[in-house]
Amino acid sequence: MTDILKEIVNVAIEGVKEIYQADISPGDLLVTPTKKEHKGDFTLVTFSLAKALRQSPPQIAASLGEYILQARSWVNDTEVVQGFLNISLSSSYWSSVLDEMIREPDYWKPVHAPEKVLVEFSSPNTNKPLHLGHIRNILLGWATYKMFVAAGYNVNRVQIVNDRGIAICKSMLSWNKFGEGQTPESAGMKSDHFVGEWYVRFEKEFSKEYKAWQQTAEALEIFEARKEQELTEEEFFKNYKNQYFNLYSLLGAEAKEMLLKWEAHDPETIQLWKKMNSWVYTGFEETYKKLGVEFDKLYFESDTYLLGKDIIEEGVRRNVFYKKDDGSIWVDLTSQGLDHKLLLRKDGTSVYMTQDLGTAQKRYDEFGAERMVYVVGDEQNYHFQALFAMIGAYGAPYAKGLYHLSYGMVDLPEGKMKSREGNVVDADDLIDVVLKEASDAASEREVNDPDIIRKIGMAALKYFIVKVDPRKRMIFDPKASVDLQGQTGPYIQNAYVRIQSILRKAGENNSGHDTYEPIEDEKLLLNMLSQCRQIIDSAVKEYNPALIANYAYALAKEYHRYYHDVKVLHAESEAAMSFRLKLIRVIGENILNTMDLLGIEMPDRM
RNA sequence: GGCUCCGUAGCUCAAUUGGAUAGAGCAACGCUCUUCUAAAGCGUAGGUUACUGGUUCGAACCCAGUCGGAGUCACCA
Repeated sequence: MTDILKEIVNVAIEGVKEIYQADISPGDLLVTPTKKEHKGDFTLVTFSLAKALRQSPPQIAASLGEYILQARSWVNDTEVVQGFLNISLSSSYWSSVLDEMIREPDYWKPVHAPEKVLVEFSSPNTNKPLHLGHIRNILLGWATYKMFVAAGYNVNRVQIVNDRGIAICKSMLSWNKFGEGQTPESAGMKSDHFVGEWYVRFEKEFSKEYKAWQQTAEALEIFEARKEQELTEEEFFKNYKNQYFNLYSLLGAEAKEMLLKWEAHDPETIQLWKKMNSWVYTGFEETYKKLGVEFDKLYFESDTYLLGKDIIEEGVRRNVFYKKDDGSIWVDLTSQGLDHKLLLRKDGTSVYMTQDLGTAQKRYDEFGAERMVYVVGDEQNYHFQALFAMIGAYGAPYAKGLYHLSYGMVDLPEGKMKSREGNVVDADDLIDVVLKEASDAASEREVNDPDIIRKIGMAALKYFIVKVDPRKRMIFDPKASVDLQGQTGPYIQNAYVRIQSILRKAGENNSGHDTYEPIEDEKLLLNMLSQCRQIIDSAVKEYNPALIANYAYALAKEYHRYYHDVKVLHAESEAAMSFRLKLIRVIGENILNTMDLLGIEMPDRM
């Protein structure tokens, strides 16, 4: 497929040489799609040439326009508006674009070397079910995977499951103490929610214990001794919670003891841990299935948390890392504007950095990935900066291919999600709500195929999240997310459905080889389609699926308008009908393909 | 407080990376179904792009400052 933007740049360079005897490089020129209010398909911006050519932008535009019109048969017309040269391409050019798209079904895919890429996403803790934040993470990870595959990369999906540590011990302890042998089955609950309940129960019991403690003489003594700042008693104890957990709490002591037992491989503890985690995994699996995602490999923190120590030893030997007098090991990242970072505690135990270092190496060994993408929230920006800097300092061969796909938190209209305040939006609940909404709307239209309803509901939810630039913090309004009208997933699905409906009625209608002169709307649609490859390329390069979401919407919107204005099956001529059938088929496939990159499915009717 | 990021219509988001008169959707108000599916289309209204200055042919975007918000600054993840 010819790259028309490049062609325009080429002919412009040629023209400059011819008219001004001057050499310019492609970088000096900007070609963009023409704004809707002006006539033309592409616009050449000439301001940047004025200085070098010693002429005013409008003059340059005028003479270049004349040259281009002469030099290329596919240019139909040019028009100068200030320093902008608007170029209209010929009808036959646009017809040939359509033919090419049919001949080359991959016209929309950017082409990259088949580099190996690893995408890590989801990566939940195993003490409670997935929530809204995970959904954003998962959708971003999935879309990244899909678009990298489309661009020709060889991609593997992984997650690291945080299956050990104090959090899961809290759930375990709580179930042990209060659970009375209940199981998800006996409680009639989805199994990850069941485990989450025990975590919540722990926090409740702990709060009770903490409140009671605050009345004791011991607590008041501590408060009096430490209130150097002007904190109220309430504020003080709010801040003191963690220290209380570690120093005084009975429940805290029990949870920590359980963690120690776990680390000592105590059989009973391990058995309990396995049981509760298996409940969680069964539940996660269900949720992933509903979201339509899967993974190639799971890493478990319980397997990897001891990794990285040999790398650190090696680093110390090579003077990349250093040992303090107390035996702890550090890295100095001040040369890169960062801090000193701890890598190994003085007692020789790992911190997260240690583990991440080891895991990266392990993945490189196992997959040989030249690029590793970590989909992780932006509260960990600093951590990843440090991690990558460290791996760079260490000189690992995969250092330059590391990327943190950082995304903003998801807020609710009433503010931040806080598990403490119990306003966390649960993933399964959310899915149920959108499906219910889709079902209600569908029944009004006498649609009751559950598979169609599922596709519509999930499209609404997914599109609502994935259309936002990942880097930006976003507000998730549950009411707006179930909307089926306007800039939504179902709106785009509807464009697709309308196309399928026409194609079904048309049957095998491939006659009409007469030449047909496409109208403006059709040129515009073809222009949009031909930009698809560029858009996806940008999405890949910027790790930004929202670009694809916005593209698909713009295309669907344009199509809806076209659908309203132009008849396909009752076209004015055979040639027109044949052309339009081809056009809408390509549009439908394009919508299907681009939305698939976002994990959004298309129904055939709705 | 140090560092990082953000601030665009009442609300949720765009803006082809410095280009034309800053665009969509929602909400509001009108209009269009005997039509290839109205989950649609058309129109009206809504803006000093937080503020001030600077850079230049040209700034929401770059620079400086101010104000407001978020994140982070753990031997947490």
